[in-house]
Amino acid sequence: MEIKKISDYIWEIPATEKEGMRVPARIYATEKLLHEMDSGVFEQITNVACLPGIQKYAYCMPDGHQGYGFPIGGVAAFSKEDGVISPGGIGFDINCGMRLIRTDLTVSEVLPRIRELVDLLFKTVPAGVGSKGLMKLSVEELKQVMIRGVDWCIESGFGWERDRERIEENGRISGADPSKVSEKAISRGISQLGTLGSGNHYLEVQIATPENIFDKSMAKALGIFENQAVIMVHCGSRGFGHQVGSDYLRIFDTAMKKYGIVVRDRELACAPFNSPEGQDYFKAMKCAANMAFANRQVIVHRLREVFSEVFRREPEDMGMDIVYDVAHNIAKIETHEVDGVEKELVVHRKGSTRCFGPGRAELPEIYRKTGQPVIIGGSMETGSYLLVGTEKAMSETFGSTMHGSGRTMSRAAAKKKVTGSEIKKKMEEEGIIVKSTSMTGLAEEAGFAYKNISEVVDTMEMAGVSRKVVRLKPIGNIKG
DNA sequence: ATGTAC
Repeated sequence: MEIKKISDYIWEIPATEKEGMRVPARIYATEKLLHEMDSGVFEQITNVACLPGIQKYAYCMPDGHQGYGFPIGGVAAFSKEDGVISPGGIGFDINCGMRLIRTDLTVSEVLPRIRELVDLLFKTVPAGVGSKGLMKLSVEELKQVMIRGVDWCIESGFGWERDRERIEENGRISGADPSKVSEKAISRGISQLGTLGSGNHYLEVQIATPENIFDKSMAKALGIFENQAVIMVHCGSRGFGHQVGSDYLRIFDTAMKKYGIVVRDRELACAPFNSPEGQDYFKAMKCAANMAFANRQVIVHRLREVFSEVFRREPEDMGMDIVYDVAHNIAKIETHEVDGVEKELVVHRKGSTRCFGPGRAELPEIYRKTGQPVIIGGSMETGSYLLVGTEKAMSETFGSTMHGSGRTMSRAAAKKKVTGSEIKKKMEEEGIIVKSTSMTGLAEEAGFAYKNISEVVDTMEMAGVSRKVVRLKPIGNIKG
């Protein structure tokens, strides 16, 4: 496939490269990262470029790797009038996302208690495949979670009023309709609120060491200081969102025949955004997105309780505010400029993060000047990043950047190279206390199975799309 | 990612 170099960090596959491409594909990567990408990424991103109503470019971020239909690390915006919505462009784990909590605690206060913290967090936050929460919700309550997300949590005692504005969409996307969610999804979701899940989902205690703060004044504006302890939560909508995705993939299979949509890969199943099927999926997707925001909210409430127990102080007195909460797998209606005209678009981000620049109306007052905080999860061994969005992101990538490191190795390949207990031992030697429900899961998530997070983050920094604020080093990890 | 298959 012909790949044109646009700059040191942007590569383009022309629309002439494949029959049916409506727009070119653009890949953000260094030459090294580009060469490391699997060929499936190029096949998939050019398939996405063929979908009806796609605008400007089909994008792949530097953490891109092959996924279901669309690459993970993909961004695609479709016309609201004559474009489509596709579950493959959002991901099975709807609103899988990342939340960062700050504290007033320093490394010297937290380090002596880290084993105690990790043990208690592990006991308090259910993790692993099929994990069930400690809450008993009625169907009516789960429907309230679907409609009202974090608002339901705060009213039910799981959080603070001021948490709301520090979450994308205030933790509640309007237009969610539980009547569009199957009984099966409800029965799977009913016991899953407040649970971490498995795979790459985790809860991590991290440190902002002085050498890792890249922009001191920006860090201060986001509530970050030298040698501070912070907590990162990575999880999504569990089996609930997964079921919503599966249900609508089947519905879209027949809907495509009805609307005469032909796709290059069955995994690209989609429906016109304005069709009844497309609208139903969007309403169900919002239910799962609100459930995921609520899931992270309940987990954060629990971890505030754990910190309170260990440090014998109220969470408010330890400054345990949310820095921000971002969605990594979602579609949203957003206004962006296309060919000099403001248009409402259906922006699909799958393994990609919104990174709006300063001034956007969607940002809360506290971040209107800084730009949107962006939380990037690395592998459990190598650390994570807090970034901010830029003006350039708005004109270049529909206000989007990467979401994490991206895998370089399959789970099966990682398990062949190392055992879970070897990884656990190695991490302890590196100063990271880890506790997991699954030893094979630990092996699958080994740092070497992922791209170098700094290289990925630097790519988007050099491209001018997102700016580094701080790198966060893990000291304790709870993994599903 | 996922009651790792209907």
